[in-house]
Amino acid sequence: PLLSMFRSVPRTSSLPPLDWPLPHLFGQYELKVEVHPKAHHRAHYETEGSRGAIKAASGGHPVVKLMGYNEKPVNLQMFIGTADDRYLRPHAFYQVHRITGKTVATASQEIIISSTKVLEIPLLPENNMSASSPPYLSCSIDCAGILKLRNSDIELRKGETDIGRKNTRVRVVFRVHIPQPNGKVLSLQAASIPVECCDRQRAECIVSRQAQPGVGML
DNA sequence: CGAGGAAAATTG
DNA sequence: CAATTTTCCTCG
Repeated sequence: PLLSMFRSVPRTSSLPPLDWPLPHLFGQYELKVEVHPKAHHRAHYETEGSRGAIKAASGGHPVVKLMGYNEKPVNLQMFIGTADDRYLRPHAFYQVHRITGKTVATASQEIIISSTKVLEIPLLPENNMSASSPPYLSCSIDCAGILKLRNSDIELRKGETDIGRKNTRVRVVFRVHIPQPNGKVLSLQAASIPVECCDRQRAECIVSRQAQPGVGML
């Protein structure tokens, strides 16, 4: 019954735009974020080096899971999206950044889709070959960092309506494109919990701050 | 190398 | 002038 909610997605050649609202569940397939990233992740600036991969609250790395599928390899896409009100779109102020090769157990490649950096990670069945009854593929995302772009830089861009100020929340968005036997491609999308990238430290921690000592000194 | 904290600069 | 952002420096 619920399946018919979504019309058939995709064509074979072109994938849906990044700002398309896609279902996370379609028929037997379900894409879900098994382990969510930390609610706070400090992004690094271009002027800084890499600050490392996104981590999960548990100390490990975020994990995505594709349920109901165990057939051929599929590409998992990942990008940084907005966390605010409206529906998901690529974030103008944050981009994914591939982490310097270290203990990255995940093969990945960066691609650019309409000025948004997207990480493509192959999901191989062999990776988690649990040929058991419940078929699924899961992948630990240990190769993705977040790059913060200067607000001023982005706001200079024409056509960009969003302002960077006070807009520091992002979501990690995952997509899979499952090739169907009928020649169609099924696209699923799942987003993580919102991640605060800026230090609200000053604002949130000083809630208990007392009244101002005095005004007008200086 | 990566993370955290803090200082300095900029913008509203 | 204060709020935020961005850069730097220090520490693990």
